[in-house]
Amino acid sequence: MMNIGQASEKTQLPTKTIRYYEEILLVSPARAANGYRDYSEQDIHQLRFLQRSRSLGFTIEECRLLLSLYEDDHRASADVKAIARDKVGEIDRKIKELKSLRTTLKNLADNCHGDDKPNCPIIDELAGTKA
Amino acid sequence: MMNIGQASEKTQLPTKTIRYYEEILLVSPARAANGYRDYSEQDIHQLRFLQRSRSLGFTIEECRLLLSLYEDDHRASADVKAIARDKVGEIDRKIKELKSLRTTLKNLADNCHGDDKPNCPIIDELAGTKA
DNA sequence: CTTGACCTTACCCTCACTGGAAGGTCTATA
DNA sequence: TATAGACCTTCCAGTGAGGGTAAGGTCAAG
Repeated sequence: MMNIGQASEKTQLPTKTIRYYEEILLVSPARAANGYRDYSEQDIHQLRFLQRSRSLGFTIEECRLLLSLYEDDHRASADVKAIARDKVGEIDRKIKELKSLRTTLKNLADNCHGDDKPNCPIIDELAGTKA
Repeated sequence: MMNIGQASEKTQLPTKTIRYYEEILLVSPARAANGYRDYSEQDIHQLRFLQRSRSLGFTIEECRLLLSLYEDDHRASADVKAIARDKVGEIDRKIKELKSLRTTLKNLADNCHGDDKPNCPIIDELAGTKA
């Protein structure tokens, strides 16, 4: 059993974030006699689980679902796989979007003289005068 | 001169967004006698400029800067180019992050049976039992 | 004269936190 | 015992970029 500072060190999550996870009912620690939060090893596992899933790009609600599957010894791995597969698709879409964005911007920047004169194809494009 | 509905159609921006841009002092239209917003062609140009820059991934503050350069006939194209170049670098970083994320998730999903049994390497990874 | 489309402001909601203020508690040292 | 400083608590407000909804004013058509 440890208080929030140690929990923060162990999980690499800011204390603010840990309190927030309690507020939204993700991880609810015990309280010591003085009112301090008191985290068990189980709580720490859950916080680490959250830290990892969040850094993999799962939303809080997805994390909540994954956490409930994590807690459920009878879960079907198919359920978890489906969530992961969806997420891969989502990431693919984002990468595609960003790549197209990059191409457009790069073209604009490459075609811009970049001198002290006002003539600028980037601005022209944004203004729509060349589109 | 037109009211906000027509401006919305012409610029493909929701009216909410157009009002928001006025609130943050990006585009300030005239007002008709009845209190309705009244957009000039100049306003429409600016809104379109914003629509394009936002969809290219510029933040509102970057848009504000670009817009001021757009309005400034004596701007140096180097200023605009620098902003665009920074943005390309930023997009590159995001793509890289997403790709690494995708690799991790894909590996996890591929190694998961996806059946009705509880055994699941995705959950194991998130739990840190294999890390 | 009424209906419905359009417009106005004003307020709270989102997501996932982050920052700060005001105050209580704990531990070490003088 | 006093006190300094590190830690903890709750509460309030803000971020970015809008979205939702309500209550009400205005306008054009039938």
